[in-house]
Amino acid sequence: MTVITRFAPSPTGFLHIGGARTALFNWLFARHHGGRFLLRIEDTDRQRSTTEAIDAILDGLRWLGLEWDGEPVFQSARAARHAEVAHQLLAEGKAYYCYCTQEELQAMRDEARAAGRPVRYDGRWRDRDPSEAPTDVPPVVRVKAPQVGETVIEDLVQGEVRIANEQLDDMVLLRADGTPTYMLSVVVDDHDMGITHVIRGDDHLTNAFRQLQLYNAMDWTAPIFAHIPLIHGPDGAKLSKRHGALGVEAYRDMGYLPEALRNYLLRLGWAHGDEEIIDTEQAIAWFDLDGVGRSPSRFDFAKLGNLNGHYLRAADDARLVDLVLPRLERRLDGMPDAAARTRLFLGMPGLKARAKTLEELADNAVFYARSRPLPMSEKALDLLTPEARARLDRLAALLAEVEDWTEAAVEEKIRQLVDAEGVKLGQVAQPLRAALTGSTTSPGLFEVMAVLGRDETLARLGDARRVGEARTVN
RNA sequence: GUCCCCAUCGUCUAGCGGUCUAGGACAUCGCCCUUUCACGGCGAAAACACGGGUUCGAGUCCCGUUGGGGACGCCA
Repeated sequence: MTVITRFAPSPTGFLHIGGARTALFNWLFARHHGGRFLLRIEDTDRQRSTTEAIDAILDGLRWLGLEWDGEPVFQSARAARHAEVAHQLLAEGKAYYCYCTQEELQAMRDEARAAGRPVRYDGRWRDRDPSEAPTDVPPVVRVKAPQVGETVIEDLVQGEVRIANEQLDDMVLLRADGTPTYMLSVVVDDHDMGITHVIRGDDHLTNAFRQLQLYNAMDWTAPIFAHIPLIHGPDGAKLSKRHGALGVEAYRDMGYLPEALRNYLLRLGWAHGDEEIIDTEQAIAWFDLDGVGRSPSRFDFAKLGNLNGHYLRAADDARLVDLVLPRLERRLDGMPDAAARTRLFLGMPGLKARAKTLEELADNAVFYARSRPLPMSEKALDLLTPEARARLDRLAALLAEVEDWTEAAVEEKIRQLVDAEGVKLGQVAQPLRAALTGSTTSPGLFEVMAVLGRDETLARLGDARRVGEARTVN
């Protein structure tokens, strides 16, 4: 049997982080078993569904690298088929028309709650004679659900879960306007699409019982269910926009790499022994539902940041230059020129070791892309004392002698100066760093100098002397 | 209110009756490395919610309590 999974978001917003994990698990499960991963847009609530949301979800999945097989299925396009199934059930006496008004239903619920009974539809039209039907109320179609016994689900994550049928009521299949409800649509679509495994959030667990009853009514084989626990916010409450329930594009904008987010999301609720760093290929090889836990987890930016740092360090330098360029453009007047791009590429090894996100990477990289004279931070300015500037002048004279400008060559000159003046390396290095980067922290200086090249290095040293003088005067 | 699910360090988790004086990772705190900041290395502190059972033996099985979460729509 070929495994067929699906991700079925409703396009009422962006692809949030919980949905992204559900998609990831479905994708991994399908890939692991050599099956297919389908996408279905549940847009039957046309008031709330928007094309922007659909695009956001598709873009989010693509960015995360979760490519689906075939064309996405739009649920709204299948309304006729859903209605057809409802009518078949009606014809077979497995469903019936219900003429309750909204007010009547509300009163029913209020009463049940007040009396401490389960809040359910009481089935008052289930066996009523059609001749009693009012003519001024458009009816809905309800399924005749079993009233005694129990419904049991063998869930691949939750295990065996059972519920007494009296807890379930006769759910609506077709609304008064003839459109299908979600419960009907999912079942018909999952069946028609040949879905073998339904992997989704455990907020759907109770829905699964009702859906199973529908499968039974239609005499269809139900898919295997796997309800994965939800992701909570740092405070343990349901994930809200305030703490992490952002769209995946927000994570992209914050500077996280898709492979890092995949790894992080994978480890949220799933484990393979003590493994932490799991690339996608390895994830496909290892992923299965028996590794999924049953308790909800909390979203932790610190751990995501750590993982992102790891993947940043492992990333290709040219790719990182491409990713960081638009972020630099926002920090500068315009797009960095060719010379700056070359520096970024050459300086990337030192840069990427010091960043947890692309945003940080961009912050740390601006000094390579800026045109002279560099703006100086307060702390950097503090380092450019008259004494330090004098020393930088002597250093500049030494450096000017260097013919073959390499890391080793500039290091030799600096050490030579340090020895000659009997100072610590730091006493030269920190003012030098301030002069070359405008900051007090940066990648290793010899590397920075090699990347900047001889002319730029000497020019920046000259700039720093002037800036320092101007400041001393004030 | 009714039903369902969950419960190991602050967080993510390993653990599938004895090898657990409970392991790893992130975060935290020391030390080392060091031209700054990171990275890296070494080390420390930190958990089986509680109460009953079952068993020779329970973090692991059962029941209850407490605490979280979810579902109860002509939303999806």
